Amino acid sequence: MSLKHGLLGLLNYGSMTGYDLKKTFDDSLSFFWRAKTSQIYRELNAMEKDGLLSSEHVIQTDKPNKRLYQITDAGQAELRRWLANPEDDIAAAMQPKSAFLMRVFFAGETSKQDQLALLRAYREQCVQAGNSMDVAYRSINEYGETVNDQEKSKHWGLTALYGTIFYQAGADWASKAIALLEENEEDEEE
Amino acid sequence: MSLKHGLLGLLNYGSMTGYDLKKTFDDSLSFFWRAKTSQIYRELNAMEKDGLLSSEHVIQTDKPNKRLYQITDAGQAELRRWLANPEDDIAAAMQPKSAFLMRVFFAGETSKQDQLALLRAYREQCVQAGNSMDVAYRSINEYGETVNDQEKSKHWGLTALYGTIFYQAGADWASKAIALLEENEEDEEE
DNA sequence: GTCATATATTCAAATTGTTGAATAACAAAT
DNA sequence: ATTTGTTATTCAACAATTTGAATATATGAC
Repeated sequence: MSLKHGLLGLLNYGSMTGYDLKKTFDDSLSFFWRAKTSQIYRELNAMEKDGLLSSEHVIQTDKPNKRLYQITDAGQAELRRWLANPEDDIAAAMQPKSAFLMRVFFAGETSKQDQLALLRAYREQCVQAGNSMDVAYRSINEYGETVNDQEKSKHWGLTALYGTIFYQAGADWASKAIALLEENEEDEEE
Repeated sequence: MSLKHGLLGLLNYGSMTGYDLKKTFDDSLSFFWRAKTSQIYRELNAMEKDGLLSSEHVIQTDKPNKRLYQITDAGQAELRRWLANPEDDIAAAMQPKSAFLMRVFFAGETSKQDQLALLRAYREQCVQAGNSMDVAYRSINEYGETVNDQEKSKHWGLTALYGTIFYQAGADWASKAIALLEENEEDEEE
């Protein structure tokens, strides 16, 4: 249900259209959450029906008309209620779901070359993702310095820091795993 | 779709019932994948219809009767096909979905105490999960030594090693995040 | 004898997420 | 004029997952 609360969180900063929200998700939250356009519009509809949002039709001459959403009192209450009850999400964070690790688990059914290729590809992707996260991290910090909402940008920075550490850990794990597999390559061939 | 391939992977080791599969998931794959009983039985049905599995009704006197599933040639082919195409799952592994990080992102709306409580709870859970993963890791390795399927148990061990590293990284991140928040507690009060 | 536990399976409803196409207004450039 | 890009939204079908209850047989303990 976190798409709902992500939308509430963003609309709590200020009114936006579905289109704006989609872009903000892509720009700022995409490291840990992604949503399709169609999903966002569907959710906004449901949330307005539930009284968490209200909307007004804004007529524009230079661009297509749009529907501007704003958070209601009920929406702010729901946002606060959600923020006050993090237990389940912390517990869920301990239980990742990873098709990649399922592949590792069953990789004994593939050739040694394929096993190593799997781990090397993973490591390479981690390194790449880590590099782009560093860029994001710096731009968030710069933004927080120029604009004066350091309080908010601090938390945005923490999520980016999580990314850097997460990818670094992934790359480290892959390196160890590769070393462990190569260790035994001496004894048993293929 | 990885539930399907998890089931194929386990049935490739030997025939099992839905009940056995559920237990094996809980015992061995639960760090990175969990499935409800109802989901497993439904999937087994669909897979048999698709010709990936066959089943026989086994009559028991000491226990309730059961349906024993075995993988077909088509099922083994599908398992190999899946193992040979890991690209999408590697890419997906770079894109975690985390309601917890969404909370961190919006934690600026909560009090300093709540922000710190969130991070401390997360860190504590990481430490606990890490400890239980170490236990799992040791038991997998012991199992691989007594039984002679070191090749399989090696990959199982790699997923457990991922767990240890993942939780350690989570705890490290939380410590850094807490330090960063406490840093500024001196200047701005509450 | 009944209560807890392990074994074993099924069903229904709701939620959530994905895929992909379709539509449409306007701007800017060629 | 026509294409390309940005802004802006909607719909339909499907796939995956969760929730939770319900059912049933057998064993062993008290």
